[in-house]
This record gives sequence, C-alpha cells and structure tokens, in this order.
Amino acid sequence: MVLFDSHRGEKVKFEPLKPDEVRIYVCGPTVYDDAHLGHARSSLTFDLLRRVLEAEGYRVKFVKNFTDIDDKIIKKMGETGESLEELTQRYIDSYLRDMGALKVKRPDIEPRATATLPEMFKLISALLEKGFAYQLPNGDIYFDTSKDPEYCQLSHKCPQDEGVARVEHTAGKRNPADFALWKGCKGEGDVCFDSPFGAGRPGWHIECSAMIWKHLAYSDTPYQIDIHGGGADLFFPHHENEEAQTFCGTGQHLAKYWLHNGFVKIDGEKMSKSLGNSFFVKDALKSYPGEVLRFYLLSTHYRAPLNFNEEDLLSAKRRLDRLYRLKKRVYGVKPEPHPTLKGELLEPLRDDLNISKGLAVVDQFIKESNEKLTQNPKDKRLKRQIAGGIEIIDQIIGVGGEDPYRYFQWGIPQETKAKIEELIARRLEAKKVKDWTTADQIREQLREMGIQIQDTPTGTIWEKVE
RNA sequence: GGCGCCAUAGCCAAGUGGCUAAGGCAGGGGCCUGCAAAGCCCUGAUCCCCGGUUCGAAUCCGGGUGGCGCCUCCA
Repeated sequence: MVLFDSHRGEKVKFEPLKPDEVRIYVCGPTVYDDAHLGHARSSLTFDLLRRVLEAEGYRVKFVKNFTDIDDKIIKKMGETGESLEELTQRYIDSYLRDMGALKVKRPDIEPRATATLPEMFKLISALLEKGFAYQLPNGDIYFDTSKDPEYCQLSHKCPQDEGVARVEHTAGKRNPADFALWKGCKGEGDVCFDSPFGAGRPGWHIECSAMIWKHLAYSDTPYQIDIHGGGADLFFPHHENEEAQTFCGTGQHLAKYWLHNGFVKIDGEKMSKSLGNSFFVKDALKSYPGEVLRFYLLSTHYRAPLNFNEEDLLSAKRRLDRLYRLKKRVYGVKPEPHPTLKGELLEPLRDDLNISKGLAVVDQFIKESNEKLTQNPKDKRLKRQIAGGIEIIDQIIGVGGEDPYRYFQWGIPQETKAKIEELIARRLEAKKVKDWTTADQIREQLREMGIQIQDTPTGTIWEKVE
C-alpha cells in the first residue's frame, strides 16, 4: 500500500508501526451545527481508507473525536439557551444520523473532549514542567512555539513574515504563533471546568493530542499512531500544533503518516459558512439517497477538490444505477465469492486510494456480468458469483448493499406506489389486447411522473429516474 | 508577503517519459423490443500557451496565462 503523506509531500510506502495492525485517528467535528458536505467528504475519505486496510487484512483501530467544548459552541448556547450537554448531544446525534445515512462505518471509539480532561491536564502539566508552556495572569496557558525547534516542520506552512500573517495577537503572548492550551475562565457566560491550573476550558488543539494519548497511542514506538487524518485546512495550524504538543510533552511524534482530504467547493470556491455557500448533509439527503451522495462524494480522488453540483451528482447516480440494475438480475441469489474482483478492486486502491481506477474496475465488472448473464441466463453459479462480486463492492466501496427495488423507488410515497402499480396493471390489460395506443399513453403518463418502466420476461418493473 | 495545489474530450475523471491517452455521464449509430426502457456493440480529445531537455513528453525543467487553497474559525 502506498499513501500520500502530507508531511513528506509525496507518496510513500505504508508500513504500520506493528505488523497487521493499523491505528488511525481522524479529526472529527466541533459539534455546534449540523454536518455539511465537507464533513461528509472527510468522513467518507477515511471510511474508504479504513475499508481498504481492513480488506487488506489489517486489524484497524479507528478513533474519531467529537470536540464538544469550544468558542463557537458557547456562542451557540447563548443563541439557543441550551446547556452544553443538550446542545452538543443534539449535534452529535445529528452527525451520527447523517454519517449513518452515508454508510460510514462507526469508529471503534468516539471520544469527547469534555471526557478527556484528565489527559489534557497530564499533557499540559508535562509541557509546563518542561518549559514548553507558560501561564498568563488571566489563567490562559500558551504553548511556547519558540521553545520547540521542530515547530513548523510538519506542515512547512508557518508564516515567515509576521507582519502579513493573519495571526491573532493576544496581549501577553510571547510569540504570535503561540497557541492556547488552556483558556482561563472568563467569568459570567463562560463554560469552565476545574483544573490543576485554575478554572477554565481547553484550547482548540489539545483535545486531539489528549484523546490520541488516552485511546490510541503506542507507548513503545517513536510514533504514537500510524495515521492521522483530517481536512486539508487542518494541516496548519491544527495538526502542526497537535504534533508540537505531543512531541514536546511525551517525546513521541504523533503520527507516522499524515493524510489530508481536499475540499468540497461550490462554484469553484471553498464551501464555508462565511461565504454562505455551505450545504448541509441532511438537506442533500432530502433529495438523494445516502448511497448516491456517498458514491458521488467518493468518486473524486480524496486529495483533489470536488466541485459540488447537481449535474455531476446526477451523473454519479446514473453510474450507480447500473450496479443496482445488475443486482436486480441476480435478485435473491445466494452470494458466492467472486473469483477475481476483490483483488482487481484492491489493486488500484492500494495506490493512495485511486478511486477512479477502482470504479473503472467496478464498471468493467458490471459490463462483463451483464454480458455473461445475457449469454447464460440460467447459470446459477454465475449468478451467485456476480452477487458475491456486488457484496465485495459493498464491503470495500460501501455501495450496492441496498435492495435494488427499494433503491429505485427511493422517496416514493406509498400512495404513489399504489397508483403506479395500478397504471401498470391497466397498461398490461391494454397490451393483452394489443391496444398499443393506450399502453403507450399510460407509459407516457408514468414518464411524466418521473417513472420509467421496463417490460421484462417476468413482468413490468419500474424505476424512479428523476 | 510566505507556503502550496490545479489546468486532459460537452461534463466528471484516470494517466507522472514510449504500444492505438482508462472509466463514467451526456450525444450519435446499431442489435434487441409491438414500440420503448434496460442491456450489449460501434462512435469522440494530442492533453491551457511559449521555450527547453530527450531518439521520444500530457507526463521532466524554465517562463507565461487562468483558477484555487492554507497562513483567521473551518472537514
């Protein structure tokens, strides 16, 4: 397996710290709002990575956090009147619901920042003792970037010219790049926790280092974990700072490999709240099945930007439709391992998750299967192997696992289904007496409802096509 | 100002020195069908521009143009 390591800036051979096991940590969301498409893309990227590693035979330990204490959460509390617990739980539930709809496998552990305070204290204490951190009279504790000779070596992105860099200048900070490990309690309206350093709350970066240390880190290797992932915008300062804290505090580097996924864009620009162009996953799910959204977001290589638009989404849906039409042709058949597909699919994915080639393999499988089924419609073994192939695709790519009839009838209310069935029955009557005019009229009527029908040897079936 | 990414057919998108530049969507033609749909077959690009390296470049180097990202909360 080869992966693009952002730190080294090139594809490198993946060799886990310990044989047969891979430990992955992915930066999860700060839960102050619903998940947008960018969250979805990040989740899907690392879900694919996990599935590929598992298919390769690795035992994968996968941790993804919820940051449940933060300025933005406190601000939102002020707007909704909810408690910290109520608000964050609500958005955690929402996030899990959305990712579930996208068929993202649940992480093995989903730690929360507020449940990891003791480890934060341990890390901050170590940094204070070793002189890598200092506390201001207002209670804030900062990491002293000037004390860390390796600061900026991870991302290579640190601002050279302080005059131009848009770094927040807080009174008392020794260096502009110094970042808060702990924020002293600011009194009324603030959310504060007791700590050995006085009441306050964690800074933004500390939770990830603490959670990795608590839940995932090896203690006997130069790196705590194998892979650390997240969106490209987290490389600096977030990941740089995590690495600095962990390395200075524990003597171990944080991760052997750093992976970053590209952005979702709208009209060529990064999707973001401030531009007012973000799309919530839950809204996209109103118009499209989760699997379609999954397939679309996954079909562009994870490091390339993905310019979100409905036309491309529809194009991706049509591509996925073909898999489900094939699945109809082997409906109800007991799957049997496909002789070659798993290896063929894994081969391109081993190369830094080359999904384009992977999907070309899927397309080829669909085409060949259709061809063979036409030639040998009674071949039970063939059908079982095709069903097995679809299972492999579901296992690795995460699509194709639904009932094909339900897939094509997604979002159709029960009463509409009844109406469709009735029209099809009427058309069948017309066909029996060779009343083609009526039959075609009914077909056209269904077409206008967005329903496309197919006459097959075993009856007429229908699909929602728009 | 610093660092970095991208530019391949109508659209999406592989390809990182060499057979006829993957695959999908859309379009056109055909087989099949009462007619359709689905499926299958056939069908399209010399790779932003200029210069260089090389026997040979979409792929390497230099310059240019255009687009984007991080350096501020951000997946």
